[in-house]
Amino acid sequence: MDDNNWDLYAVVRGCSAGAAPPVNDPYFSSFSLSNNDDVDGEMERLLGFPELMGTSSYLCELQQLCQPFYAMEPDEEPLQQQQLPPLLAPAASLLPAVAYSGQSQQQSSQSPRTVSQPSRSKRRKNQQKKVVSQVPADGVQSDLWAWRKYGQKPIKGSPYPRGYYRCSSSKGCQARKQVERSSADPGMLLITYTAEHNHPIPTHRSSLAGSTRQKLPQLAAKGGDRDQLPSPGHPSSSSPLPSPIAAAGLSPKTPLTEDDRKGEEGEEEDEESPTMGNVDMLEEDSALFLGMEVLVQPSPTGATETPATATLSSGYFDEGSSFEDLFFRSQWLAITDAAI
DNA sequence: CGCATTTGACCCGCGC
DNA sequence: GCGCGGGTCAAATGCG
Repeated sequence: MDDNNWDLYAVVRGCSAGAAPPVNDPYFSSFSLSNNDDVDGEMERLLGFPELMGTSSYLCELQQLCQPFYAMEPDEEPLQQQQLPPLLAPAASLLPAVAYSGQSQQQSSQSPRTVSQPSRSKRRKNQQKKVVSQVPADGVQSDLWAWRKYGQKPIKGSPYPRGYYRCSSSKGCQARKQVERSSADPGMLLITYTAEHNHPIPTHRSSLAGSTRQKLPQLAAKGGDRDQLPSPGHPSSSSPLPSPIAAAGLSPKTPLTEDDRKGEEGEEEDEESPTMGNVDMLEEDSALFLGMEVLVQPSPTGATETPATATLSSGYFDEGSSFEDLFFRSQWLAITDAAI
């Protein structure tokens, strides 16, 4: 367990990169699901979450839940996923995610995109299933997966840009993630996961191949003069954009080392989230996991629509750490299982 | 040297 | 059929 802890711990911490979400954050006090027929199953699953947490049986469930997300065959029956919400999923970070269909894979990052060869998603946009989670901007965390940013675009109707990330843990992984700040509530970030990971969660950096490098936002990168760097709320950070950033800025990064984290804190988390002690990270994450708001959205177009409504009081999980422990453990089992 | 990020351009889906 | 908007690619650049 120690070993696992090590990895998980590292991961978790890395995940919390930006700053852990406030345990008592009001935003975290509920789970919301869109009422979509397709996801009824998931919904029920989630709805049953509380119960899950309360009983030892949830370990098993967690395990199951986790599985679908990794090592899942593209053509695998979606059903399985539906039955087992990928808790660990993208959000491994602890976002309770909702499962969605597995037909989301098209386009591999390698295929050169040519006109005749649609590397891009051929499938109708609105047919892609997505899992949308809403998290407080100041509580942004990343998940256990390694994400690499591959684009950012301003979204019509929203003052904030949307950042596009793809899983960098595995070359063939089609998992993608979109991060944007909610225009309705700038304090919230909308993270949309698309497609599933087809590999186990990376346990440590080595497997992530340099996945996320933390660069200081301020000057960072490229050309040197980025006009808009992510650093949302910090005026000091050069962020011409209103605060967008974050959206994109919040790059869900890969598990980082503490050092990395440091860098990240400065950079990503914007808004008011003072960095929290590492020590708190675990709890924070778990809290996040417990209280995150999840929206299932079958229809892409409307990206974030009204969710639904299954509310789960996070009250029970104040002691996130213990839950987390269990959670990760089961997660680990699932991982190994799938991987082996 | 390798990898991540940034960004403009390109492509495609969808609505009208 | 056209236009808009979203999503992805790929070159450039910087950092560890």
